[in-house]
Amino acid sequence: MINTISVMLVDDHAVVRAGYRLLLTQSSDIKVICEAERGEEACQLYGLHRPQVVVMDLSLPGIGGLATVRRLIARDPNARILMFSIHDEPAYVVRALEAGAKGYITKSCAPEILVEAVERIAGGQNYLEHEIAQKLALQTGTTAQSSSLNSLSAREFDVFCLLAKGYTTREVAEELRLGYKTVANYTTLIKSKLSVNTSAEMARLAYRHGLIAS
Amino acid sequence: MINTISVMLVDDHAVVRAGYRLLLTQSSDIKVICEAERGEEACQLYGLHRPQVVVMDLSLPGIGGLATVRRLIARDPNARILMFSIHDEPAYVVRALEAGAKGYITKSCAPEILVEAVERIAGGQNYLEHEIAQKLALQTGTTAQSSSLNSLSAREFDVFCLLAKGYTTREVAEELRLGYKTVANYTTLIKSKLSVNTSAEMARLAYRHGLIAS
DNA sequence: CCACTTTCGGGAAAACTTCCCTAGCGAGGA
DNA sequence: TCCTCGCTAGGGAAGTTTTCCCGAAAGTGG
Repeated sequence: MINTISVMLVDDHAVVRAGYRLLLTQSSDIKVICEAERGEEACQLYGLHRPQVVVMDLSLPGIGGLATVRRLIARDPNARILMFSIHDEPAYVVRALEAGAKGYITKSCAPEILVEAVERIAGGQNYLEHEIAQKLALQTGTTAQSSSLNSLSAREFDVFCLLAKGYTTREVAEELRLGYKTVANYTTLIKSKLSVNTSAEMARLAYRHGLIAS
Repeated sequence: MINTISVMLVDDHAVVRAGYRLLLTQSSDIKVICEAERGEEACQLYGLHRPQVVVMDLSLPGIGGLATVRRLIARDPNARILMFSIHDEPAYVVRALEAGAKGYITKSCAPEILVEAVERIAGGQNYLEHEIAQKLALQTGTTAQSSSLNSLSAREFDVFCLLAKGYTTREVAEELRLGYKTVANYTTLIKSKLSVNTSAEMARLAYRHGLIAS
């Protein structure tokens, strides 16, 4: 056993975090040094504690997981982030990796996988859960782009997700710390790219692509 | 065998209608005398042919099944309408019956059920598929109102469904032949009744209640 | 008959969207 | 290196929509 791996957990449910902590500390070389509930908090704590690995839920309240990854990477391009999500849809995986995450596993994976993923990522490698890697490979292998969602830029995608979740333009602007007009402009652009007219249609699209939970 | 029962089929898919027609004509006392794709068309044809029974899909393009039922009943309060839907959610069933439908069966029912339902309804009786009747009974038996959707009036519900489907205010107004301002006002009212802020949230609600297909 | 609810919409003010334009920044190619 | 292109971010003006408040007709139940 070499050095201890310091980990920050980011998930909005305290109970869930507690569970992860237990799981992770099964391995004596991993230590959870801090926890955050929201993306904003995670960014602050990351600066303070500099954990070697961040284990983060993709579906965070507020700013959301993707934007958080981007913010962390912006602060520290070498940040090692493992996404831990209930979603196994390629759309999300691709976005997360593009945003700078080093790994992606789903919550349905075996407990050992979490530990293994953290260790691999701490070691500077990447980690993709097997099924996900396969899905992704198959998808990109066949048709170039699956959906119209791929025509959205990273930022547009952020805005899209929040709008589809039911955020108002104002709320999106606050969450992403953008100007109100910016979001309004993005919204128009997104609608035209996806050829929809209303945010209800966006929600529908998001559902179809499994980007929204319930 | 007494008189032949004349039937009008209303469904937007030609193939599907063809299938129904075959099914129905298995019974020698049923005759399909006309077919319509949309609610508007159904209303016209009903006036022309006066079928004894209307077999109608709940999810029609445009105006939708519920509004069509209401329009038919407005023209002829004795119209005998059998709803034939993929949905077995109480929310829809209740609305359909309130609107004036005489029966409700789902597309997963056995073929004989369709014939039986038509015959029963032609005979002046009502017909509810067994599972549906049970669900409904259990639901209304336990808690008075299941969801906040029940606080919507019939018209509000129409508007809600179309908005959730992605219609713009303008489009809803056209479909329901209402003034633009009326729909805008309904929209505001609906949002407040359902305590949502955006149409995306409405879509979400509609999904949760199974009011939207895909 | 009265009260209540539902349906329908007008008017004014506030909010939002759309369209067009500018500007910085980073990536990629000639 | 320089140029171009796309992404990100937002301003201004005009147009559209939403909101809030109000009135009125029609139907319903007591």
